[in-house]
Amino acid sequence: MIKVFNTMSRTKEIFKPLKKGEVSIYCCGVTPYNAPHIGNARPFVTWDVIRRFFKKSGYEVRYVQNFTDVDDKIIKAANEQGVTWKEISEKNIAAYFKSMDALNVRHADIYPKVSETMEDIIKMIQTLVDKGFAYVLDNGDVFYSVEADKNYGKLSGRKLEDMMAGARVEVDNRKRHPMDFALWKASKPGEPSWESPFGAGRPGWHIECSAMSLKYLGEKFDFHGGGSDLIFPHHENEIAQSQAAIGDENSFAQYWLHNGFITIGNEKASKSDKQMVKATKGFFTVEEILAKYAGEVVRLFLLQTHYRNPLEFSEARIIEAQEFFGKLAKAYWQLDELARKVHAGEFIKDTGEKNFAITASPACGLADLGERLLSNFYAAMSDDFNTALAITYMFELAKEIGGYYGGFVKGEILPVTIDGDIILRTRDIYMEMAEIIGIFEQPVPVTKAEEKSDESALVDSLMKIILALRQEARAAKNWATADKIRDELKATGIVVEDTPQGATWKRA
RNA sequence: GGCGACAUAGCCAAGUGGUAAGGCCGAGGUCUGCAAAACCUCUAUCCCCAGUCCGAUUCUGGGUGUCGCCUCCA
Repeated sequence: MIKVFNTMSRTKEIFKPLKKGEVSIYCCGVTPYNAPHIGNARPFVTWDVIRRFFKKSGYEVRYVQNFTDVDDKIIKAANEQGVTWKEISEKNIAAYFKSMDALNVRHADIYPKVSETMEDIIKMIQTLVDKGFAYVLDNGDVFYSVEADKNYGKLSGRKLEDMMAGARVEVDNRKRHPMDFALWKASKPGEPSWESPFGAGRPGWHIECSAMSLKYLGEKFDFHGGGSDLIFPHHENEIAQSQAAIGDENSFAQYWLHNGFITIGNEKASKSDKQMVKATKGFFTVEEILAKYAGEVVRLFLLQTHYRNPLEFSEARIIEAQEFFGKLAKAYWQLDELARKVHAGEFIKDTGEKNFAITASPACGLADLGERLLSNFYAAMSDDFNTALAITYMFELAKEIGGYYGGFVKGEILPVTIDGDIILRTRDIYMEMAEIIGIFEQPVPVTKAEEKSDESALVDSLMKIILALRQEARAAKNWATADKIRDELKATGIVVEDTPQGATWKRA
């Protein structure tokens, strides 16, 4: 049973798919007028996890995410830079993919674009005009009439009269009602335009998502998502248009999920806020952050808070996430090493028969805990996709693995007592969690020196010589020399740690 | 002016009608030549007031505060 918080009802509801075993999702994508910033990334990472979870839970998932590639801001950027709107959108769509790929966001099944859905958009506007929900002005502008729609405002809980008083509503005398919004904008000089029954022009904001979701997911689909700033007016207007055009107030999305904002300095991260972009000093777009921190670390940072809560972004937080990630990575390597030994036949493999040694094996505890934590993990994810909680279960398993591995290395756990099947099962559980969270898909950073496969052979052999010399000094109790070597290596960014198994080193 | 969300330890963050997970930091300890790492232990009556209840941090009402939306915004 999966529960989700539906913005429409403002309560957690039990999810019932429209079609058994299938989930259809529409998530509002970006308007590619510049590179995505950290706030943009949140909904896509969130939905990526949701999709992974549904898939692991046995659902067939169909996920559609649009690009609003015809838009005022894109046209403005094109005119300013002296290039075409197409060049601007293509450049930023490429930037979007580059950033999202680094964050392990799997691609959507379909990425519709406004410029490629024009026929459907025009058809929908025509339907709205025909049904009396929209009106065409002399100049070719088409507006949606909110007064013609008795259900208008049901998602955001607003009444037309309430929004009037004190609101910053633009006054446009040509509109029948101030809240009416544009479905079609008549063409102006210097702007791209498409032919339509209302004259040359281009779509207004909102309509594209209605047309695209209808085209690719049908009249009814399960989820619609995006940032909570889209609740009004964007999603409200989408509902109005779609249900009016389809003629069924139960059509369109069944569940509305909205993620909270990323804040910086306790204010919503926004690229329209020049002050904020400036204050973050080149640490604002996903690309800028990725220059310094691994994508999987940024991803983990985003998922350590529940998606509906606000999330304060700062470098200190990213560093915390990085350390957390390091600990998870450590268990990954420990399991990897134990698994290799299992395959090399170093432990007991056959658990089929009653075996006293196996029953008494410390690995049995690991097995029970693993199954329990996996079950907890799924329970957390099933409760409105609580990644923050789920991740702590993965962390708990990582700690247990560390303890077990430590016992093995120290010789407290004898190889003959280790049940190889349990090791492999634990590894499967751990990786199953990782797969849903979406980490360990890129080269996992190693935490032990001897496993640093990416270090050059030269550095390795030099370090071997240096540490051997230092060991000689230590054997002679020449602490001054030993410490000097360690201190000077540290100054160059290499950390030496003495362990019972000898000295190890790693880059700081 | 309208609508909405949130308020949990120094910081971050889950959660429940029966006295609150986890992480970071800090303190103490084990280990160590020292250090690091690792491990162990310790650190909150859940914004305020009233109500419902045997019992509320969790429900209801009021208040205060913060943030967001009502213009573009993930």
